[in-house]
Amino acid sequence: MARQARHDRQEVLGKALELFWSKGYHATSLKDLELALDMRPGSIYAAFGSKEALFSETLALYAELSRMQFLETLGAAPSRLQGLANHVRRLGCAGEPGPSRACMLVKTLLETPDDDPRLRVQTEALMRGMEAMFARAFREAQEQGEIGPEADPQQLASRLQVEIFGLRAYAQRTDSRVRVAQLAEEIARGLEARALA
Amino acid sequence: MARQARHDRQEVLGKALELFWSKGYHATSLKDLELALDMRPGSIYAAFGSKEALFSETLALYAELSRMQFLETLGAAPSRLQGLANHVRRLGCAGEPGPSRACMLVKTLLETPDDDPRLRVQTEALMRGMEAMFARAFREAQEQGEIGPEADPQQLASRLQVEIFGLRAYAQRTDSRVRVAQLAEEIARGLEARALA
DNA sequence: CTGATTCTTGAGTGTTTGCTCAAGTTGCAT
DNA sequence: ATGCAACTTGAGCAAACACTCAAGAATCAG
Repeated sequence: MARQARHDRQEVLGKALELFWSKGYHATSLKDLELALDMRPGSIYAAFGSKEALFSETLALYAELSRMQFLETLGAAPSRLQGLANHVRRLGCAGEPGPSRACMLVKTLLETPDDDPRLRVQTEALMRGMEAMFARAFREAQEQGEIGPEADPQQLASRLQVEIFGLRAYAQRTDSRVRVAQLAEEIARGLEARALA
Repeated sequence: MARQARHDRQEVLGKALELFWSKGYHATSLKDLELALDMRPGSIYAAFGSKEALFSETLALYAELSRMQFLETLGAAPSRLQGLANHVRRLGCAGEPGPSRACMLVKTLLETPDDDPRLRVQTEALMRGMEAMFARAFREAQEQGEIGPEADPQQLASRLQVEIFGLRAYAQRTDSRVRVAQLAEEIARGLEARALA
């Protein structure tokens, strides 16, 4: 046995997440990271290997936190459809400020070239994972008779992801604050309106 | 009089647009521009002043082209609501490949920090302009009795912009091609469904 | 042709980038 | 204490960055 690390890895990843989420991958320099993490380059590279690898871990953490937040909202709701609607409401609510209003996965997708093999593949995989969770919730709603048997859960999930991507990109505008909650409410009601009478 | 420029300015801006649109502002280097524009750094700076200024002109050109495309679609349609719906269908259609499937304004918005005074302000202004055009089309649809008098054209415009932002961000995924047209169709039908019987 | 004017060139500016590594520090087992 | 393994440090690397400018090339009027 020997000396243990000065920093808690999860804590460091949290700080990196805040930075990367707000500034994006390209615009975040190692100088920025050194300052935010209070670590010197050598430590950063010993712990994570490269800027891209650190970003990659950070992105995975983001997706995991998002997943947990969704499942929490879903579990607290009286029904699946209600849970999905409340998830949208929560995203539209400016209550939790966070480093950025936009989705980090979308930010990464849009600043990653089509032919970049690594970050792009990971980002899309995480998006598919999110969409699959939505699809599962819709399928369960269907099994419980909340929505009709003719509906396609996968299609509904894609549609919901489109609306969430759009809402959160729109929310990134500095002049959109007042409208975002209303838009989220509208989207949420659109979901609830799919319920059978 | 003296020597005239070797390059047509509009043509050069078109090439810069293609590059910036596909790679984004940060990820595009002057080396990339030199190659794409077939110009040496001196000429680029003599003609445009800075990388940011060139990007700014490019962004304005993008917005203008988008505006024209929208108005064209709107003019060709039998009604305002139909025109709006067809605009969405056109965005979902993979017919025109373009440098990127995502909206350049959204890409720029998401890679621009909140406190960047220049590009951010311009981007948001161009977005407001687009949204205002949507609002105008909805208002005219209302005046012509296509949609009920209780509807709020501005609200409908915001909602449409959210859906377009989302659709085009979703379309940036390499694995979304097949679903995008169907999603666009769904959004378009949602618009048409607002028509009074 | 000449001269004037404008445009183009590309080597070179200083700065910043992501990253390395030899040296130093720390905390544990013995 | 002592040795050692693990962690931290920060000066420094080559490459890339946005950008400049003196010099040359091109095109006009006369």
